[in-house]
Amino acid sequence: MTIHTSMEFRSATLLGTGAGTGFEALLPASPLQPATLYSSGSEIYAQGEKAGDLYQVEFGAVRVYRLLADGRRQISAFHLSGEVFGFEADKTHHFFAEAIGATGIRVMRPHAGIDFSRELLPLALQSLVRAQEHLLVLGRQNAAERVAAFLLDMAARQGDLEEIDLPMSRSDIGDYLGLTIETVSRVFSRLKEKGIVRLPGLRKVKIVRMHTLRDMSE
Amino acid sequence: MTIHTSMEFRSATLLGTGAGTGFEALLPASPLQPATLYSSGSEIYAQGEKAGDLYQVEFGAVRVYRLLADGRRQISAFHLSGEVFGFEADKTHHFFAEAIGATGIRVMRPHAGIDFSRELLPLALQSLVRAQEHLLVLGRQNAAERVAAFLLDMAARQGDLEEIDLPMSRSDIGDYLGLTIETVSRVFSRLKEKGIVRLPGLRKVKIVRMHTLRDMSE
DNA sequence: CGCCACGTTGAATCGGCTCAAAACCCGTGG
DNA sequence: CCACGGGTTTTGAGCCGATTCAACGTGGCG
Repeated sequence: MTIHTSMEFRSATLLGTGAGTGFEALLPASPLQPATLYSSGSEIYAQGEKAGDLYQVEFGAVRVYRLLADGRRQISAFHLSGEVFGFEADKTHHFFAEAIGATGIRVMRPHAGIDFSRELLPLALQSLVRAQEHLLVLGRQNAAERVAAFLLDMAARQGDLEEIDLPMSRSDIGDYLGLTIETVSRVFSRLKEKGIVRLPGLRKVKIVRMHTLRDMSE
Repeated sequence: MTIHTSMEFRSATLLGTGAGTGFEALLPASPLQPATLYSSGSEIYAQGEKAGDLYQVEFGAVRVYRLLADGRRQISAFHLSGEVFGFEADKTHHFFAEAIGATGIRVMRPHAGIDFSRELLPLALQSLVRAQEHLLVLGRQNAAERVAAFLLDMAARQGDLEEIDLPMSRSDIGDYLGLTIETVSRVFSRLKEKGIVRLPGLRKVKIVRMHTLRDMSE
């Protein structure tokens, strides 16, 4: 279940998108910090495991989720290049984290220095605000509004380019938005029919009428 | 709209439930820190206002929420006695906070000291985990499961007493759980019929079969 | 005592789900 | 180069749970 290949890199080659986030201070002293390659679907950590480390996405994407006893899944967040995840309130993971497609992850083991919390707090707060916005979507928006909000969020996190990559499957999107894959698919089709988006590939979306999407998500 | 009465207290008289949370360090130096009384429904802060201060509930309860353009409301959290709220990622409030019933609030203006982040991070992380658990409820649970999870959460935060107080209205509960008041009411009635809870008052719930509720919320 | 906001209950509607089948994409091998 | 195969996505039909709309009950307070 947890086939995860490990692979060493020279950080200089890989840093790229990860640089400039201002968290280099958290990295261990070595300037050649190795990263790990996770193959598609492999587990980064599991619910119940000991927590403490943080993770930064080098490339690829990650889904963080919980399961109910009967298998229902709620993805609480996706993490893209450069983003840091793995925060927990206590020393145990309450969620699962898996790679979406081949993904490079840098592990950061923060030694509890003085700067530690000062660096982390803004990141934790950003995650908090994201989660709270997501609550509004899940609690009070219909299927079309949810998908619109999702596309706008993904676009914003990819620099507001009109053509965005969706590394995740329809099933992932459904489990993120609290919808079934069929409903997600139907909304995508309707957005295409109405000329609001184009779908040049299964995992590519070109946003044609950004403002219409914004109106939809209110 | 923002009728909010202000009233001075001697902190020694009021601290009570607020003590022992370990955040006295954040309070200004004065040992007689005044608290403020907010009347039922009055606004503590509004979306768009400048943020920065934190707030600790002395007594009463607070709802934190966002609105959609058409008036739909999502309550992202309730805060009870002793709890700290008001975190934001940037220097602007993205949510509204209102008193539920008469509520005493202690304002904490943390001067950006070294300890600041170290004290705040665990609080922020607790809020984050709560929000993420809430996502699972809103995204993947049905009406009965949502109400069960809500009652268990409220019970846990009131020391796992069998008789719990619900300071908030059915409308607040609905807007917290992503349901209508009618659905909330129907679920309460069915829980009562089945002998899982008793409803000795409109805002009191006696949990008779805790384990059944736990099974329901999975 | 009577008012009025809040809460409960009922009937009909509707949005998203379930179940089912067809279409599509893409890697593989002939 | 094309045919094959398996997984993902799309589309369709019918169903069901939560909502909407409406009426009635209730309890808290002046």
